[in-house]
Amino acid sequence: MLLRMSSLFLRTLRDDPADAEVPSHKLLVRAGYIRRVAPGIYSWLPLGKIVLENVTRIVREEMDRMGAQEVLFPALLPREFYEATGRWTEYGDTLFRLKDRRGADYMLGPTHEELFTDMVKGEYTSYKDYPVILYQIQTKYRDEARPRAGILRGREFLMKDSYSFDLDDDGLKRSYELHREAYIKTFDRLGIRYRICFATSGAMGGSASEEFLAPTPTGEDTFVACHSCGYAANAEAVVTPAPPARPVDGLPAMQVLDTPDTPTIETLVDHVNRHHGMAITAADTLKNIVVKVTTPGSDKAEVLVIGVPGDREVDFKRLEASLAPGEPAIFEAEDFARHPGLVRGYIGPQALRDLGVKYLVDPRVVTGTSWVTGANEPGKHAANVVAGRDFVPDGTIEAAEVRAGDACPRCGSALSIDRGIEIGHIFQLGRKYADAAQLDALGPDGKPIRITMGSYGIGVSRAVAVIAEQWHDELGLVWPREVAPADVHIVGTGKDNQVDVALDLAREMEARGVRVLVDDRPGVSPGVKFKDAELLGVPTILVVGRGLTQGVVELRDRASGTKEEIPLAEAVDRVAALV
RNA sequence: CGGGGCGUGGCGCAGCUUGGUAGCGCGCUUGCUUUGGGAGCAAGAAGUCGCAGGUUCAAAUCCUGUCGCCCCGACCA
Repeated sequence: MLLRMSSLFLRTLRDDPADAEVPSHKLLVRAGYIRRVAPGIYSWLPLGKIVLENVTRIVREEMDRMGAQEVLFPALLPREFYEATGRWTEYGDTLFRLKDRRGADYMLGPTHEELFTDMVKGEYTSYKDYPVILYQIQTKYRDEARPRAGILRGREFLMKDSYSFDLDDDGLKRSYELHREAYIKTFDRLGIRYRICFATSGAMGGSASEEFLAPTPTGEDTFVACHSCGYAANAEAVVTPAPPARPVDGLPAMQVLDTPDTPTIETLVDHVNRHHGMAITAADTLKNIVVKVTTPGSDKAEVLVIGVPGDREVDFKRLEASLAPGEPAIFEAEDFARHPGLVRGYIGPQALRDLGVKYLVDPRVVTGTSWVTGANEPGKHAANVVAGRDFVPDGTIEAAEVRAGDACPRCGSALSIDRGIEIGHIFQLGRKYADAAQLDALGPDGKPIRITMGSYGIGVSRAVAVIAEQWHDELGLVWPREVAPADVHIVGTGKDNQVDVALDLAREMEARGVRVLVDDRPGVSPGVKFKDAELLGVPTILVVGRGLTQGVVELRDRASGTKEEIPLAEAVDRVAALV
């Protein structure tokens, strides 16, 4: 491959685009890799297209190596497929919907479970056919409420999705492990730094689930990691270790305190310490928040009270993940008006059982723990309220916020907390879609076997942005070699025969299988060419300039910035040895 | 959907308060000079000032409406 900048369709920008916030977005636009055409929708220019193809190729190679087989479904899909699984309505506004000339409903596929399932059902009928893994690399469409960060979160994006079809749970586990290994190889080759995190399966249903999160300051996901045992989990999936239960015998009796004007934890702690001779902190109080939970397909809302230690906020994302598919909503003033037993700001669990309200607590609230909490009367709180004696929760729930320093559920060490971008997700889907499609294989005994599925995704276009996000410096992009648009960027600085020599070198290297980008633009000053080379981010830069009169050229490493003068005659060998 | 900001040549921005000739930088074209860190000089091309309506002798500027975009929070590769 030989690209000449004198004719390459490329214009670099000196200024950051006004609509870009994150480094990958700014740099990919400035370096002329992508251009915006609509919110969350981007075009790929020649260099960007090459990088995207490189990423695609690596993903494809690792999928093929694993034994998966590539197919391709249409992006334009009729409504029927998504009717059967209920997702035509469930997907809501995120689905791009359209009608054909006859008024029939169509959609742009946000994901393709139904199509894969249907295809397998149409072709395979015997247990001898299984297992099978199919994948595609397809443009997906989601009408995101808020696309952002350029290509990191678009409404149109390229995704690899694969599905495994197995006869039993052991087979599913094997297919899952195959994907896990393939993903590790893929992301390693892409040069992406990542953590494999336990995840919730979310709206898709299913059980075991892990996310590949690439740590970046601009990430949208929060995850915890334990540096002593290696545990890592999406914040939504973090399990809170429960302390051992304690005996309730001998604990002081519950005591109701007058606590006027103490609707918040802060005012409460201050008041009881000042007026009741206590020495408590927010962590000694039990905060009870009320939510109403609706289940999709039902219009009735269940009232639910959640108890968390008073020094912690409720993390709504974690709460939602815990209640899925139920959807929690804030309990508003008018809701309180309808439930006079629930006294806003002074709710205590002691009364909930009589009110018939379900009560779930943070796992830290175990039998024998003693709390200061509401007394279900305005201006009154109760102290020495003991779990297992004065109230008995209906269960536990992961809803409290996670903090750096919290105990690792596996080994007890302190957890760290970071942000990351989801670049891959693997999970054991189970039989949800197979049930919907009645996907069975005929077993050896002549009886049908319900197929169990796994679902696995990689954000291909997102991966390009993530690499840019992780591999750049103040000068520009710094591509890992395998995804870079070229192996070497030869700069002919422009005087005398320098450009001619640069072109000769370029042709020789091309003949040796090196992918070459050569700056042969006439009349462009050396400064401009150097800046562009640094912005574009090709891993190796070869400068053919003033040293030529002494028979030397300069070999630069973009990532480290190191420079070395080498004899012109050795240049081709040296560069060829790098690739 | 809630909150904040912005719409002016290809890109980044000023002008608006106090109505009157549409301006700056980058980029682009031509010529000369320059050639190891986003060159200099000179001459050019290029803008329905988001859209619609209103006020006015006169609107980028004031008023009303409307559309769009970006950023921060609830969804996901």
